[in-house]
Amino acid sequence: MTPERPASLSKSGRGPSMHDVAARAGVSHQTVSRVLNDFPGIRPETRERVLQAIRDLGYRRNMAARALATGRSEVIGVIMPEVPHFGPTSTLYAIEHAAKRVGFKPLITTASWEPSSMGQALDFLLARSVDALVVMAQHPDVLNAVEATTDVPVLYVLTGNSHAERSVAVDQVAGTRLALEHLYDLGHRRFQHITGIAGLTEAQLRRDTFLAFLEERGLERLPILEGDWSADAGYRAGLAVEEGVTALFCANDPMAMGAIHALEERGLTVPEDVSVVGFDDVPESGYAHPALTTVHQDFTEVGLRAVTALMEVINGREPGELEPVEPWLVVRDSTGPAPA
Amino acid sequence: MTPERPASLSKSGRGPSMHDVAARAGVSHQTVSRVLNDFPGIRPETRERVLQAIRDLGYRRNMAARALATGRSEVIGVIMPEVPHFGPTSTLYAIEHAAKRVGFKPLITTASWEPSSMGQALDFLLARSVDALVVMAQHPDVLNAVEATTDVPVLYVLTGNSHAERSVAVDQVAGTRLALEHLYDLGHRRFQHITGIAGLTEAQLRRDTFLAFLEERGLERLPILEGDWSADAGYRAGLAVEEGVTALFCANDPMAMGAIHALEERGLTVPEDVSVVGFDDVPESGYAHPALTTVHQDFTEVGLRAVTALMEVINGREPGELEPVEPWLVVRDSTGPAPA
DNA sequence: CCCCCTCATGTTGACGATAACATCGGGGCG
DNA sequence: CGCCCCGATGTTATCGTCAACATGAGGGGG
Repeated sequence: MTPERPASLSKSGRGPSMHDVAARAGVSHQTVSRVLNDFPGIRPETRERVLQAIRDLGYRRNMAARALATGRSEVIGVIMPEVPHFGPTSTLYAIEHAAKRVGFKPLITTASWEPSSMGQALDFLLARSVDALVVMAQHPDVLNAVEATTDVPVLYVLTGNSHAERSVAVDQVAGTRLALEHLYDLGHRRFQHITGIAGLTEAQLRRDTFLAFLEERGLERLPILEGDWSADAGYRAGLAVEEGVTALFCANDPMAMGAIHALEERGLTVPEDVSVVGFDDVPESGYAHPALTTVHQDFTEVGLRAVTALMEVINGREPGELEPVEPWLVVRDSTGPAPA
Repeated sequence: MTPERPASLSKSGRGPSMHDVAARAGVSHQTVSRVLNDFPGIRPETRERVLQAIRDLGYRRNMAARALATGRSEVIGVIMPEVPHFGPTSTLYAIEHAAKRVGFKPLITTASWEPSSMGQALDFLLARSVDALVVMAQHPDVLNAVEATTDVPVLYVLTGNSHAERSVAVDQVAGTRLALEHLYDLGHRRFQHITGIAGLTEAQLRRDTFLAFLEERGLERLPILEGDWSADAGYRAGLAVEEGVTALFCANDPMAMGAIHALEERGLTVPEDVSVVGFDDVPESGYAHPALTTVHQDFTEVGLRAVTALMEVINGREPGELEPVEPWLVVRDSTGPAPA
């Protein structure tokens, strides 16, 4: 029952091959291949003999050889940003889980959005004959860097919607509006915004939407506070929030936490003096002090849709329309009515 | 200069091969191989001609073929827990960065510690002929599941030290003692502990060390509060902290944040009434309320040592002694002198 | 009763690279 | 002047699998 350590193999070192299995089962290697690939028309008895030989020998398929013969590898290449932020990381896990269910695994590589870095990452993954590519396109330039290099199906993720043809993302505009409308409805009229890393698509979309919202409602446009996603930056920005501001929209939760820390150091209370909204709904945000009102992004859904769409393309079908994933607002204690 | 779309290749679909390059450069495919692999004794002029042909054709090596011929893939298999906690995730990024510098990429798969799950993950990775394996061994049973299945070098990570022969980890015992001694030195004598997920090595080590510490100092042993790493669980445990406890040691930062939230709801203040220490030093912990005293774990170093050691083994050298990575204590505002 | 067809299986040739061995001009040396 | 060796390159076999075609034993219909 337990795989015996194969005493002698056809060749040294490399573990048993189909030939070894075939010899042991008294069939041809092609029959072994057919059993392995679930071809119809194998006599049940033969199949059983082959499976037994496989078990006896502890045989494992050599996917390199298979990839060479078929041109497919059952691996999805994933290009990620180099810094472990919440969004990309969550999406990665989601992709892994979704891919696992269809027998694929992600091969990971990180890259900045510079063409040379992206180029290297692409070369590496394509050389491994990945069947598909997920590119976390934090920056619009990425799209140019990838385009037309290959005919492997490519899907962009985290583009914040509407940036590329083939892309899956949480609708950033909708999420930002949820946050801002919530604040507006509470009576707030003086807003400031702490941004994510300048230039990154999602940061840019949240910022643009923020400005558009001010415009639409005829609200005063105070200076934008530049952040970089980190709680540190949020803290520094929090120190720079203007007097009289009652509504602070932060581009992510860690910055919101940093900002709140700074505001309280300045003697302001949240939400009595200033209401703060974050973005992402990280697991801790419900236990921040005060519990954070924030925009929830369903990265699990993003990963799932990405993998589903790629499987469609791999199998030659046209993927359905790629809808943006809808975010929702989680109202907690960091927002309240505007002070009188 | 720019790679032209190859108009006609030797065969359809698959992109140019060494033969195509060789033909274009007017040499044999073996010479191309030698150029690609930096063999000595190629006339500079020939080398240049080959490189030019490669550029012209946009040639990319087929690693599947190379893996088949050489038995090596330049891929490291990584088995991770299924849930995206801070430690494993940080380590993954660290591994990716370290691996990239030596030309390797991680192939990721998640698994629980059940033998069947681990077995599947192993089969998958080994079938891809990974050159080495990093196993995040959150649970002691993992070690049995992996052992002796293969002769691929295996390194265990996050074992909390001393659990396996080949393992890299942050010294959990030392970290726990740093936290507890800090509290003790502040005058605290009534301790409670919120654990991580029961059974996981790191949670177990922190818990065991906590109990050992109480014993050594002759302190009263109050009930252990069972957690699961989540802020939620920390909150629930925080509600259950006994009256009169002044020192709360939490097995990670999110639980510490949850617990503080609960304590404050109960009208207790941190650190005046209760001092709280976390574990991990997640980037937000400096901006929690109050800023969290916590044990810093250097996962970057863990990843680096893991990859370095694996490269040694892959290249046939014996890796040096694997020292545990030393954690350090970051003292912030959530701890203070014991109340009188 | 023979032919043809089908099911179950075997045989041969890619796939794209590396490795081991073969070749082919020179140049140094006896 | 011929031999040997070496540096530069070409030729052939091999890795483990899949795909396409070949084979061969039965079974049904004319």
